[in-house]
Amino acid sequence: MDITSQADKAPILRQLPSRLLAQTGALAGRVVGEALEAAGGHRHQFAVLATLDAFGPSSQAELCRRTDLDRSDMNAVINALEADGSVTRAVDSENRRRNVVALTARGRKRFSGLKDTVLEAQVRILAPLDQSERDELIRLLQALHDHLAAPSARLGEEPGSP
Amino acid sequence: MDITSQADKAPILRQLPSRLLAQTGALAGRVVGEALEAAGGHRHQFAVLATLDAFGPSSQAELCRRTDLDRSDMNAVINALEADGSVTRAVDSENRRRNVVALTARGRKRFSGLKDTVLEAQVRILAPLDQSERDELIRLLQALHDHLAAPSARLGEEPGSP
DNA sequence: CTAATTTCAGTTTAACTGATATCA
DNA sequence: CTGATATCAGTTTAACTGAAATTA
Repeated sequence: MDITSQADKAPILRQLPSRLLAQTGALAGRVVGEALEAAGGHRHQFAVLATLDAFGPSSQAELCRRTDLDRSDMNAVINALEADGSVTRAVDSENRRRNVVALTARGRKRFSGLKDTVLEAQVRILAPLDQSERDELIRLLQALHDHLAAPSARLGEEPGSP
Repeated sequence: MDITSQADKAPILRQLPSRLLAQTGALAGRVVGEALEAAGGHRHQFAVLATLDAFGPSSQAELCRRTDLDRSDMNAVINALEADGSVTRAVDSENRRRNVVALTARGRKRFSGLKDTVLEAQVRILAPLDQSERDELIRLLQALHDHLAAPSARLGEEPGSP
């Protein structure tokens, strides 16, 4: 009797949505994080590469908004991606406050490799669910995420009041 | 156009289960954390109080196993709960390595108040889902959590091999 | 001797803050 | 002047690690 089973948890904790979300999210994040680390990458890098791949060259501030990364961490991430040749960083000639960050051919290859790593990790994470359950989970999580990411949803506010 | 909407996210990120889980979990955890803080509590305290309420007096090590808290953090949590009179801590006369941690009447009241706080936060978190969706979400998250909490699930292992 | 438990002291990492410089 | 952007330096917090002391 070494491994802690779920029957050892207080029912209220075992059923509490916020706790299930937070703990399952942490576990899933760790699976992906370890897979990315084994591939020499990082989840922030992956988010930035995916965003550049989807939207093309972008300023750092735009990448912050599209990845939810902090401006300060974004700077460090771009430093690392620039150092390994995955992106270029150049002052935007149309608005000299901005840097234009763009994928290189090497960056595209890097994204492709990390994407395989990340998708393979999803398969392991989702192993206990069938396809319709996976689709439903994604749908429910998107609804919750959109709700919680909206600034008005996180306080005890009445909906409708501006 | 100030608020970042989900349409600004790269589709692969927006649909990635691990990322949805991790981000939604972090957001939900923050809602509960802020509600508990406003009530003068903490999510670790809540987990320990709930476990004592469900299982009765327990050693710290047993509480660690039942809450997934680290032994070191558990010690700090019990220090705080003992200091405010919510629990008693006494050496176990049957096994003097152990402390017996037990709820006081004050601790039971404290748990009841924090439970109201936490349940009220769940209502806000789950607002966009109807009851059957909430039930389904809990079911799917429990399945994933049990899977990911099992030591064998987190590597690329074949199932069945010991 | 090995193993479980509690405790303390410390590390590591992620998330975040504040200040500064530059430019629209 | 205000506001957006990038950068740097630093704080805070959570999660974790290692070692010691005690007892089974």
